[in-house]
Amino acid sequence: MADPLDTVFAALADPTRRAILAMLLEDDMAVTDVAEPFDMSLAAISKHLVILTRAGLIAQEKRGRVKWCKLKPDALKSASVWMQGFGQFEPVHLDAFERFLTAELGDGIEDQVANRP
Amino acid sequence: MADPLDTVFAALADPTRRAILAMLLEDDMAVTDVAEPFDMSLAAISKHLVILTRAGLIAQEKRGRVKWCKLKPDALKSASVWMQGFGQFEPVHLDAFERFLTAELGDGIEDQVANRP
DNA sequence: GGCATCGTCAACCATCCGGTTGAATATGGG
DNA sequence: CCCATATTCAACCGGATGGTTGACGATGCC
Repeated sequence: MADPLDTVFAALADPTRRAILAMLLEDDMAVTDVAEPFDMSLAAISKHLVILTRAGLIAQEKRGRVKWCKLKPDALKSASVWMQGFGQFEPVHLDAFERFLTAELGDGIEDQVANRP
Repeated sequence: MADPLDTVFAALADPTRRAILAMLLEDDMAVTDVAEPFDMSLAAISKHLVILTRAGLIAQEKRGRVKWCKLKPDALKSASVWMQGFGQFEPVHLDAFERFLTAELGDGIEDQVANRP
């Protein structure tokens, strides 16, 4: 499993791990707190966190006796860049493009993007 | 494995399957032709194609005795939408956006996208 | 020091995954 | 009709995955 895309996508393939990432989006958390909402042993969560760490999606830093987990969303970049190669074929992305352009560049551009003269 | 995100990300986690998707980006292909560049049995490729199909990433249509494989990049939408939740941390894909718009809409739009008056 | 808390390690288990091989099932061509 | 081609099916195998439990090492608090 050499390619980092392998580990990133594999890490994202598990719903528990995606839920953990979503939680960490809110705030950094200690391992015990991450585990709390799940109906699963602490050891299991600990393993999931190792997988997320190896994928580069989170970082763990031990401060005192508690280990803090922190999102590292940069790792998603390689994955999204790869997926982007297929994006040119999704007309659907146009919506996101429009929203992006609207947000980034202000009003007035949408009509041109939507090809509405 | 109920969540479609599970199957999509799991499908993307394998390098052989990603390579297949990249090949299909060029053109639709028959199963045998998909298998040709890989050092792997035809049956193995056939299984990979089943996984990609179940994930909704490709469609297979049998015409005559040959089964054609065709990319269905829409399935990537759910995945990219999910990832987009984390995307606020990625300084976005302006380059690809520009290329997309250039290709789709012809000349003249780039300056506006690049915010060059 | 002594104890509770935080987290991991180790062993184990069931299941899934990616691959193989060989037989089986279309379908098309001469 | 017979044969070659295209693809899948079925059984099997080794290794990874996701979970459990219980013991263990650190760390902080009284």
